[in-house]
Amino acid sequence: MAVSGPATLDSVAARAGVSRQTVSNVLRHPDRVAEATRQRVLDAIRESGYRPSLPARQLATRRAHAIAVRAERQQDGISGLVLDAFYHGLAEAGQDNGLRVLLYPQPVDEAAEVATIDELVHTGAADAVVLTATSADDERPAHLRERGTTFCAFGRPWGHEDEPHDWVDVDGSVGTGLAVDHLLALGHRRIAYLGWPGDGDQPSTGTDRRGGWLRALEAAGLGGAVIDVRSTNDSAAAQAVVAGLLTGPDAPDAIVCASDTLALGAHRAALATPGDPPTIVGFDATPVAAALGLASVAQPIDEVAHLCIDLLTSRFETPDRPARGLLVRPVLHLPT
Amino acid sequence: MAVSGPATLDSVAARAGVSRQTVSNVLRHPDRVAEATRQRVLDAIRESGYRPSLPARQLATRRAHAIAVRAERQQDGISGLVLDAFYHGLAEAGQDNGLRVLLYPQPVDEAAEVATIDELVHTGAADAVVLTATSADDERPAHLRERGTTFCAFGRPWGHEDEPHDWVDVDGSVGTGLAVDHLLALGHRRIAYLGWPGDGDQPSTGTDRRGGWLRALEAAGLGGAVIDVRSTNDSAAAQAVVAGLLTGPDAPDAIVCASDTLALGAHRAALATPGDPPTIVGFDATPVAAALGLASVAQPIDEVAHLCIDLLTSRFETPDRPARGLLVRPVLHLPT
DNA sequence: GCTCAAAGTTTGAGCGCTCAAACACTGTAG
DNA sequence: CTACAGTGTTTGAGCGCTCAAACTTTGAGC
Repeated sequence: MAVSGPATLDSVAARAGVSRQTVSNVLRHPDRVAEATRQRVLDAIRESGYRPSLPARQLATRRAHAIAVRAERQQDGISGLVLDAFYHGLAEAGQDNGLRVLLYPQPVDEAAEVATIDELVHTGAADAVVLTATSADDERPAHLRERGTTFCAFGRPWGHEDEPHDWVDVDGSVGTGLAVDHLLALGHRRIAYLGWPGDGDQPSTGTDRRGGWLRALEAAGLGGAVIDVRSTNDSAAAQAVVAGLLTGPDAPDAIVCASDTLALGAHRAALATPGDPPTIVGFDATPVAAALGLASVAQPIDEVAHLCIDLLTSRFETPDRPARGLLVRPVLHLPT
Repeated sequence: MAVSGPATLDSVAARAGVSRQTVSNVLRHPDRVAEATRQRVLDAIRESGYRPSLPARQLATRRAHAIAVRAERQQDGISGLVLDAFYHGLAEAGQDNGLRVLLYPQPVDEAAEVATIDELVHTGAADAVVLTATSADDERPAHLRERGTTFCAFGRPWGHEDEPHDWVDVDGSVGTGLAVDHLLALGHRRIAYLGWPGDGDQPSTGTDRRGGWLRALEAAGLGGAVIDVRSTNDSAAAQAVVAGLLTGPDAPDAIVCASDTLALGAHRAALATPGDPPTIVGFDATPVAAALGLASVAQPIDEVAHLCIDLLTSRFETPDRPARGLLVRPVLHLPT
């Protein structure tokens, strides 16, 4: 018809013989429109191929209908896969809730990151942010709270329970508990923990995972002399540690690892050591664990992502509701 | 001062004693503004903490200043890490060029994906899209071209050179060539290729990688009886294939693999087979290859991402320039 | 028959920015 | 002294949408 470019609310309205606002209502508040009108407008929309303009809506509502999440500079190891799955989960859940997902490059430090987030929020590019990889000494949550920026963390506010915010996390202790139970069922009794340096010292992901292992052993009456070793999250380092362990007096018959990276190292050490190799359980259920035939604790990343979106949308609706934290149960992936 | 919410172009203008447009010019066309005025406006901007409103700009310019990229549903294996790096590279290069990166969840099929992209572009959420994982029978490029959607592919238009579009890719044949040269230097002569089913049949990533291996062997005068095996991109399958190969009459002393996933399988088969294990070279330089002590061809993902952004920004400036394809050299990562 | 609420619809204003055109002011040339 | 180009700045209009308020219509209730 008219050569007036893409359809707008007005052009659709003209075609349907109604006003601009009625078309808008058909889209956003169908209940306010009479059924007959609604159908007529719907037809006009279809015929004209109308797409609402996001920027115009954003400008009028002052909402970006988008959330931001950090694109990690680089992966620490094998577990990076988890992040891809998280991105996909966010994008999917976001789409279902009319939220787009924006990626911002990891800034040099936390202060710069807070500034980046500030920028995104204040230019109207995003309404909120999903924080990943939170830790005990993380300054981001406090800063964001201060500025009134809406956010949801993937990870608990370790040691900062007095400054509550929305978060979702996987219950790592349940995961290592499942691992121990599995190993007990296989008949193992000397079940070691291979974790990260510092696990157990202060609240953290590692401490949590170690705790699950310990409690499961105690529940089985095996809490006496536990075997508890550490390595940085590097499979070569882990291999060295486990090699030492296996040739020492404390050789375990099974090892629960805090990550698949560690598990890979442990697995290689086991292969290189004569004698009955210990059974190894990893954490994150990456393809590597599957390829090596290792059991591994799987984090339901997709669920976490969906819950983050749920918390954010609920926060948009009720900005003043109390902060909420959600703990998700992992499952143990067995080798096939 | 005034309780009139966040600063706008008008509020800054009032503070600086100039007009709205002058403030805008200071930001977008500094050359049009006298130096003294510029300074005064800059001060006013600083004092008021002014941030330009993105939606308003988008509405006025009809440009989203954003590009979209697909969040993969799930990883095919170990090489997923590459995608994370790509996301980061895009986000970083995008930021440098005033482009935000939007993630859309992988739709069920290519048709749905084209529709999703259409939606993003026509609602003004994104100006262009970066296509990943392109293949010979990929219908997305043709559809996007038809609709006049701006895009850049990570991956060559395998077999569709007659329908040119902007792309960036890693020269896989150079990568496998480097791998062969490395193995030759180590004294190996029976250098096998472990690739994907179909490699060599029609133009594809796998065919390209296989070609590099073959040409390097031929260049060394070893092109006579080559050892060329295939497996789906699954390390268990690869392990079986290589196990058979190593116990057969054609046992190689080195294997060039089309992916680290295959390399992992090959590595496990080598460990399980008595005798001198073959040297294995992977592709993608994931942490797994490093952990296993395997050499692996590294794709300069960050560079690819930056080049994609370059092509897109140049396309925005010159919509009608001829399509351009850029091939990037990979490097061989040696075990430490 | 008149009032009044409920349901449905339209109107006016404005979100914050950019574009194009109009305007003021300098200084130089004829 | 006037014309005129060049520089710097302002004005008007509009991008496409949503909000709130105003308006119209309908039908029930007395």
